[in-house]
Amino acid sequence: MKHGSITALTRALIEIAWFFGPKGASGRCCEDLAMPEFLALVTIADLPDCPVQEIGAALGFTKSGATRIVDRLERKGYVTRVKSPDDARVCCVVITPRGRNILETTDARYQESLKAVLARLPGEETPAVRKMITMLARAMRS
Amino acid sequence: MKHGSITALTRALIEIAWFFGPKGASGRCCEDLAMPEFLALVTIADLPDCPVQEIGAALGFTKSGATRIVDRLERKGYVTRVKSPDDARVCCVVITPRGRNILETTDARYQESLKAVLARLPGEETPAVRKMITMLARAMRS
DNA sequence: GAAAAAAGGTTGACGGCGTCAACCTTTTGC
DNA sequence: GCAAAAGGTTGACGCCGTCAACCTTTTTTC
Repeated sequence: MKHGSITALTRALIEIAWFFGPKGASGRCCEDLAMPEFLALVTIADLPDCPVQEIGAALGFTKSGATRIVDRLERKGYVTRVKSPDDARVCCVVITPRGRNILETTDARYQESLKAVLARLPGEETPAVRKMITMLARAMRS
Repeated sequence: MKHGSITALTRALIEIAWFFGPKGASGRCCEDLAMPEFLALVTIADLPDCPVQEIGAALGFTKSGATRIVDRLERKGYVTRVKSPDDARVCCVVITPRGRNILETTDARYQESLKAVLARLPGEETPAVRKMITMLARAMRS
C-alpha cells in the first residue's frame, strides 16, 4: 500500500494532524493563541480551579513549561491566577470571560474548517466521518 | 452538542492533531526528527530534485524557514544539496539512503501507534476508520 | 512538635525554531 | 546589455519549552 515514500495511511494521519494542528511550531489557532495555549485554555475551562501543574500534565509539558503557558495566557487576559484557600502553595488558574469568548470563537472556526473539508466528500459520508472522528479520539484517550 | 467548554467534535479533532502531530512545539516524530522536519523529508523523498523553496511552499514556511529545515536535515545526514545543472541558482535537495531509512522506521512507528488505538475500538469498525482517515486527508488536499 | 522531606510554583540560562530584511548570485525580459 | 526578478543564505530577533536551582508551604517522621 505504498505509493510514495511512506504508507498512504501514515501520510493521511500526518496531514490531518498538520491541517488541524499547529502549522509549524508557531502556528496560530486564532488571533493570538498558539496551539498549546488553546489546549491549555480548554483544560482550564473544563477543570474548575485548575492547578498549574495539572495543565502541564494534560499537555505533556514540564511544570515550568506549564508556568510559562499560564504566564502568556494571563498576560493576554484569558485566565487569572488565584491562590488556593486550601493549600497556599497551589495556584488555581481560572478562565476569564474573555477566555470563554475566544474559546467559542475558535470552536466555531474549527467547525467551519471541518465543514469546508467535509463539503468535498460525497454527502452521505459526512455523518459517518463525524462519528469516526469522535470515536477515534475516544479510543486515544482510554 | 457541548459537554464542556467546546464542541465534542472540535475537541476530538484537536486531540487527534495533538496525538499524531507534534506534542508541543519541539515534539519528536522519532529519534532526532521534529515534525516539520519529517514532513519536509517526505516531501523531498517524493519530489525528485526538489528545490528548497518547494519545501517551504509545501509546509507553509517562508523560504528562509525552508533553508533552515534543509540545513538541519543535511546536518543530520538525511538529505544532500546538489546544484541544479539547469539553473545554477537552484539547489536540488535529494534524500540520502539514511533519510529513506528513517522514513521507513517512522512510518512503521505511525502504523504501530494507529494500530494500538484501533485495537481499542470494536473490531468491525477498524477498516471503516482506516478508510475514513484516508478519505478525509484526500478531501483536505483538494 | 520540630526538623527533614516532599510538593507546588517560579525564574534564569539555554538551545531549538521560523520570520524578517538584507544580501549575493544567476536568470530573464526588454 | 542592463535592470528586474527569482533562488537561496544569513544575522538579528522573538517565541517556546526544558533544566536546574530556588523559594514557600505542606506533610512526614521520629
